Order: sequence, then structure tokens, then C-alpha cells
Amino acid sequence: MNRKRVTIQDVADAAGVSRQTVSRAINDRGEIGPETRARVLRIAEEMGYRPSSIARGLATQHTGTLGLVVPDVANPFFAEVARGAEHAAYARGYNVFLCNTDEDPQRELAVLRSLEDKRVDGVLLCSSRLDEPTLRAALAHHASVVLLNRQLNGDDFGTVLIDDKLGGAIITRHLLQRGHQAIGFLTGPPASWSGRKRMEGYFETLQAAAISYNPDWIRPCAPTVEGGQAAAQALLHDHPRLTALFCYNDLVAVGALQAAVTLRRVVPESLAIVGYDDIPLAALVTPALTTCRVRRYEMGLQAMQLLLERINGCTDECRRIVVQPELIIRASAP
Amino acid sequence: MNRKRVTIQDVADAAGVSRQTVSRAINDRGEIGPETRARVLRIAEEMGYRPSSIARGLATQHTGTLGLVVPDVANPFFAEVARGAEHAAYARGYNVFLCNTDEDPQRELAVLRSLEDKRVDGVLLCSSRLDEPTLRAALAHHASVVLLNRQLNGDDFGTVLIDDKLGGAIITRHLLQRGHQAIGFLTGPPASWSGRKRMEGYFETLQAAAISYNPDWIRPCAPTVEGGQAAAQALLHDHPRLTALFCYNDLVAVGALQAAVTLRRVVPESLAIVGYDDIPLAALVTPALTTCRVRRYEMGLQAMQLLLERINGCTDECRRIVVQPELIIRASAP
DNA sequence: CTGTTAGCGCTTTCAA
DNA sequence: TTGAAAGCGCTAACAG
Repeated sequence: MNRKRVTIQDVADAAGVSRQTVSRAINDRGEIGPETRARVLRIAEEMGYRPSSIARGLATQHTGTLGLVVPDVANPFFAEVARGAEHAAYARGYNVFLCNTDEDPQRELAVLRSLEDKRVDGVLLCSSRLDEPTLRAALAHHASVVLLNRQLNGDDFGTVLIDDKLGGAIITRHLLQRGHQAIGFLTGPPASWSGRKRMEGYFETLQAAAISYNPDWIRPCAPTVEGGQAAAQALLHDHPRLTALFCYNDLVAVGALQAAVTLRRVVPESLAIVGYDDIPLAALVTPALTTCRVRRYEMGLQAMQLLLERINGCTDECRRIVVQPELIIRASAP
Repeated sequence: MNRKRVTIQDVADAAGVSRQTVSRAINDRGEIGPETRARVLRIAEEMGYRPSSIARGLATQHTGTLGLVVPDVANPFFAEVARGAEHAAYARGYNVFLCNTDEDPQRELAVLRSLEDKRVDGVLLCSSRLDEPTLRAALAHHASVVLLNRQLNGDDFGTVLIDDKLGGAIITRHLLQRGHQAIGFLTGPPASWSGRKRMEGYFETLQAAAISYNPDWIRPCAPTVEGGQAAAQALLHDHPRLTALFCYNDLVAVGALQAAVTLRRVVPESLAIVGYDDIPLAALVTPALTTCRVRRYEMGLQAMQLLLERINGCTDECRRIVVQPELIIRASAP
């Protein structure tokens, strides 16, 4: 089906020039006569010549490939980030390796290593779950790195962050304004940095309003519908007086919605529920979720653009992007 | 930050052997003394040596990379397929390039070409929107190809298909059994092959039951919530006597659900609605959607496994997988 | 403007 | 069992 590929040498022979000249023609370097150029290009085209990125990569030490590491592409959050990232990369002629970590640190390490072996020009690492020293070590051999949704101080990495503390504050303030005083908090995975930041926003807002809270109102949970369902059920069982639930993300909030049905708590009358992220689902469940919108596609796009700028030498200014979340009020916590 | 990479030569020098011997050690070929092997391996480890896939790829003509082409990763259907595909690839030590086509044939062509330049070992192409001759030409230079959700006869491609005709029949039969006779059909994009297949199942089932249908009950629509909303609204306006709606996918069905609210048609009492795919959303909207489940993760996984088998020489048996959809009965059409 | 000479880092012969 | 030579397909550096 596929005979041997045509190489630069084949084209050179057919055109009666050296490989160099062919190389110059296809790379559009100046130093070549316009007619030679045109002729070589025509012949290359006719022969169906396609330069091998692999050979080119070996020669130039640039592969035109990038690594995108996410916990799980099937998670709507990262799916959109991935889409934005891929778009930005495509626009600049890069291809991207998609890698799932499944939230498994071992796998994250393995993936980072394989990307290293593939000699990617840069890595966009989303929501890393590795501890600081391990992460630093794993990234040491990568030329350019952008971290999304994970902070690591003092290193030469680009960073894209959601202002989650602000998000936590926005939501808490909204609930306080609607008269809620006993607000439960499902924080997501214990290792989640964004979960902790949202919690800070929650704490500070409550303290600023001089409202006391009970540490037992705060529970970790898997960042899924099932996780939210289980955690909400347990929390509301232990603390039936809670009038509102601040959920780690929209999936958790949907789980909480289900738990509310089971426990015969009417939302929002007897229990207000707030999510985070504003995934498409948030507007489609009943009641629709009040949530904090994060522009995921734009985040992925900007993160990848940042990475590309850094690859192309800009490492000073091109350092840090902070994305502001935005309160979206719907029926679950009007 | 990152000094020059250590090469096989560096390791060879340090160990006082030839590059060959190092190569043999790391590739676990037999022809090497066990103690040399151990020593070389230890030194390589100490020096932090990582073989360059790129150089290896040039030498062996195998890159250990695969292409995954999807219309849109942010679409939950393809996100899950991508996850399954990536898992299968990872398990066998391959990396996968993620490429979005945005349903744009030009972009699909461009992406297939760039994958060719990257010398991927194989391509998993999902829901190609290219016409037959163009598709054939675009795939001609790829060694191994698996097509998912797209048929192309007589060529040396692996194929993974959903039995959509069966799906269409299953749904239609269910609706007939519940006494529906006037069943509208929102078929999705006119170019969609799966839409046509589902329609065939619909037709045949109605004919077998000697039920007449009106061609005007069948309407195309964008495969989105908005598309479903608009199309359902228009269709129900023109044909208020319809008692059931067969929707191209769950997103369209959710749109239809919204249209029903607008038109004050209570679901399912005054209008039954059925979706397709069983995305997570389907179980979470109110009323929950009756739908046809397609195991997307497994599809992606199997498709990639098929591709890997074909790459490793099995091209006769390893040809075609047909996935059976499954009726999931929920509240929207009990 | 064009060609020649060296690699890029690895594997694959083929000898020793 | 080990090593030397040659080459994968391309570009960089230097001549001419």
C-alpha cells in the first residue's frame, strides 16, 4: 500500500541540485534563486515529497510538538482546556501530545518522562498533583513549562491561575447576602490546590462578616457526581441545620442536588446549592445551578500561547496569567 | 536551567564500552554479558540518560506515536472516546497526538498531513467528514488506519462502528410499544452517516409495523442543545399532533426538552422524548432522558487496540468491530 | 546563489 | 559477546 517515502535526496536528484538547495526551497530561506526555488518546489510537489519532522527534529533540536498533561480529558473542564490549548498550538503549527494522568502521581511522572523522551518543545501541565520537590525534579529536564491551576514559586515556569480565593469569596458573600449563616463546604480532593484556595476565600469572607463556622462543616470529596452525592448526604445527615452548600465544582453540586432529593430537602427553599466552573451541565439541571464561571477554553488557549511565547525566548514578562471567575446566579441559590 | 542532554555516546565513554553495547543494554537484547549489561545500565541511570525517541525513530522508522483525530474533544462523546483511546495507547507505550478538526474538512486534511509529517505509526480517525475519494487520498500515505464511526468499503482500514440502524430500530420499537404512532425525528447534521443509519432503523421499524409516517416529520438540526431547541420548536409548531420525538443525540434531546417547556407540552405525558448516546447529562436533566447507550470509552479503547494490532501486522482478522447500542429507559419516555 | 562536509543520536549490518 | 562502519533524513556551517 505504501511504498518507500520520497526523501529530500530523491527530490534533489530529480531536480539536479543538492539536498541543500531543496532544503532552502522548502524552508523558504532567502539564499536561493527564485526560479530554482520555483522549479524545486514544483518537483517536490509532483513527487509528493513531505519533509520528515522526525529527521528535521533530530537536526534542529526542535520537534514542533508539545505535551498537554491533564488529569482526565473526559472531565468537561479539561476537555475545554484541551480544546483551547490544541487550537492555539495548531494555529502556530505545533502538534500536541495528549496525556491523561488519572489523578495518579506515578502516572503523571511517567507521562512527563515519556514526553521528555519524545523531546517535546514544551509542556502544559494542568492541575499537577505532585508535591513540590517531585514536581520540580520531574520538570527539571523540560525546556519550557507552563503550569495551569497549580502554583510553584520561584521557578522559571509560566503560570495560569484561576483566582480561586476570589471565587470562594464571591460565592460566600452571595450566600451571606441571602441570609445564609450555616454554609457547608465540599472541598473536593484533599490535595487540590484550588480547593484550598476557595476555602481561604470562604474563611476570610466569613471572618470579615464575623460569622462563626464549624470545621466539621467542611468535607473533602471526590470531584464527581457520585463523590458529591455521598459527601452531601453524609454532611447533611450530620448537620441538618446547614442551609447552604458550597460545592467544589458543578459535578459535586449535581451530586448534592441528588442528595437533597433523597433527603427531601427542597432546593433552593430548604437548601441552597452552589457549584463551581459553570460547565454546560450547570445550566441544564433542575434547578439550574448558581455557580462561578471559569472561562476554560480561553484558559487553555492563553496557557498555550504563553507556553509558545516562552518557547520563543520570552521568559521575563511572559510569566503569569490570573483568570477572574464570575458569579452566575441561577435557581439553585437565587 | 537545562544543560546539554546526555547521549548514548556519553554513557558509552563513561562505561568504557561502545555505543553499541549501551544500545544493547538499554534495549534488552540478548547478545550482551550480564555483568556488562548491569554495569552499563547502572551508569546510564546515574547519568540520567534518557534515549531520544526522535533519534530512535529516525533509525528504526517507528516513532511510538499515534494520531487521534476527532471533530471536537470538548464534545462529551469524543472526550470519552479520546480517554479510552489514550488509555489503550499508554498501556502499550505509545503517545498520542490529539487533533481537532472542528468539523472542517480542510482542517481535517491539514491535520492528517501534519500527522504524516510527524511519521506517526498509525491514525485513529473519528467521524471523518471527508468524501470518499478525498478521504482515501488523505489516508493513502498512512501505514495503519482505523476509522471510527465512518464506513469506507473495500480498503485496508480497520473499522469501529456503532450499529446505529439497530439503535434507531430499538428506539422506534420502544415508542411503538408505548402506543406512539406519530413520531417526529430530529436527524442531526444532513451529512451525518450515523443520522442516516438511525433513520433507516426508524423507517424499517415503522414499515414492519405498517405504520405510516410523514416525511415532514423528519428534520435535520445542529447536533447541539440550541439546534435541538430550535428544530423541536419548529417541528412541534408545524405538527402539534406528534406525540413523540426521536432526537439525534442527547444534546438535541435536551434542547427538545426546553422547547417542550416553552410550548407547554408536559414530558412525557403530552410528549415523549428520546435521545441517543447516553452522555452523563442524560441521567441528570429533568425529566431524565430515555436514550440509547453507546459505550464510548470502550469504543475508544477497542479502536485503539485494533489500531495497535494492525500496526503489529495483523491486518486480516483485525478489521471490524461493531458496537451494539442499548436502550436505557428513563422518565422522558417511560 | 549553490554545493560540500559534518553532524543530530540512535540502530543495523557485519566483522572480530 | 563486543566493536566498527554505515546510514536513517534533515539542517548548520562554511566554502566556492
